[in-house]
Amino acid sequence: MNPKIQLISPDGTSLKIVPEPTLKRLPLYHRFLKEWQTAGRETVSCTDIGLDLDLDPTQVRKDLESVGVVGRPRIGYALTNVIVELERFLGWNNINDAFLVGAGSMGSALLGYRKFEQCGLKIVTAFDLDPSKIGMKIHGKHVLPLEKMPDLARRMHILIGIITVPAAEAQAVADLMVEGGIRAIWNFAPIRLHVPEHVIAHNEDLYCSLAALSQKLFANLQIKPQETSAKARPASTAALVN
Amino acid sequence: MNPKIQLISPDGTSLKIVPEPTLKRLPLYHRFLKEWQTAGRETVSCTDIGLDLDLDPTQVRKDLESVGVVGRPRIGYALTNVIVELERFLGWNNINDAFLVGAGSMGSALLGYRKFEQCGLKIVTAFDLDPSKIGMKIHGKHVLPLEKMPDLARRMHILIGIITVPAAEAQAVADLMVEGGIRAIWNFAPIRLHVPEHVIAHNEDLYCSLAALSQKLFANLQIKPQETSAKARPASTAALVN
DNA sequence: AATAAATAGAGAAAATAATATCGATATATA
DNA sequence: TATATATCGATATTATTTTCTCTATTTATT
Repeated sequence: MNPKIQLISPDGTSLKIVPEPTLKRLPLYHRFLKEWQTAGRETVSCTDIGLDLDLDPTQVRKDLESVGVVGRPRIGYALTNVIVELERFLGWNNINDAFLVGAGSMGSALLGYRKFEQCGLKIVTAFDLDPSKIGMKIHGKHVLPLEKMPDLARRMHILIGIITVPAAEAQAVADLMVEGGIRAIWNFAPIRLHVPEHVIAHNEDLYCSLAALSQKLFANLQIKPQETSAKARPASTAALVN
Repeated sequence: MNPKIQLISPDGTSLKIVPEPTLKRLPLYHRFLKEWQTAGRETVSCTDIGLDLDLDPTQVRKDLESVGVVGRPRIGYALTNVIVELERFLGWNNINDAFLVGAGSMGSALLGYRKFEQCGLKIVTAFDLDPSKIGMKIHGKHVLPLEKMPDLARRMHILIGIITVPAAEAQAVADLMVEGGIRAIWNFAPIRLHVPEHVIAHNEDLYCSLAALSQKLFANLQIKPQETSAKARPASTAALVN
């Protein structure tokens, strides 16, 4: 319903509208630039980025414009400058603490993603209903009983909640999170959450993703049935952003 | 690059262009309709669906039109009919076997997702490089050595590969998959894969998703700082599709 | 039987996003 | 120094997706 979002940098200064597709591409740029930095490069052009990420250079330029970096004709952008600005823009400097509910397999997997912390997300504690899980430590994080979550969230000023429980329990958990003052929910359960307007619900719905994948597969199978050229880097148009 | 995809139903008959956003909404409809079916309903209107999923009824109607179902004015759609057509359209009747590479925590989590099979995806075997994992059974599925994967994939006519290895190894795994004749890769590693044109690469990039989430959170925090009305079902505009 | 209300269906319009074009500029090269 | 070239920056164009509008239809109601 609201594909563009009102964007305010975490520092509170720049107030801009950035399309969501752009937003989802920015981490790709960041990752690529970090690679180039490691490789010793000091400048980068939109063409370079577009070539590696299989994106139109013009689109890359527009995205970077949203971030506010400027480049120089014939030269490109100063690598470190873009990286710094991207991190600032994405709010990766100031870490957000988060609670995770559902210490199952998906929950455990996310608890192990150490790189989240480099992206401004620190999962501080996990919660679960299952008594057998409570008291465990998963990837160094405690598993506490779910009923303690809302109160703790409020006292610790937690703003981000991650839901990795079965679909049947997800809405109840979301309600608890809202009760605890959580403002953004990253939902991995295959269900559409209902949340108040002041709360963000971001759904990571693998089944929807799968549907897109299999349809693309079928389409592709019919279009190019026997094209088995093992060309390594053909700038594939099949690789879409999400 | 190619936001619309050429769509051919798994049965090979209907040849249609369906927007990807539509495609990603269809499983939501399916899920909701199954619920209503369980609840004993026999018909459903676009308004009903839109209300629950927080989508515009017109959009729902257009999406259903893509699937090819017809409704009756004043009545709506025949529930079972829509469900059947959705499943046919999404290819959930004919199961695709898939290989998963990377028996880490995310891989294990996916191996445990039993509902994938109801959506046409059956993960038949897992592969890993780590000798300590080889021979294990995870959620009932064998873990085999990675080097056997390409040959097995070719012999078993596997079309779908799932990558849950660390970023550094993902491209190599993808290359092996392509070698094994795999035509669609569901990639959970935070890296953009390079694949030949005849192969689909579908990236499930949690870091990109996270970036969108945190930006939305910041924007939302600034816009409605203190709005703590605990209204339960306010048809939140914050819940976006993906 | 007539009327009202809800809803599909079709097409137009608006919003959104991606791509193309062109001029300006800075560097490298002849 | 002059010229060619790569690249940014800005604008325009195109494509895509969503939303709106209006009509026709079907059932319920009076």
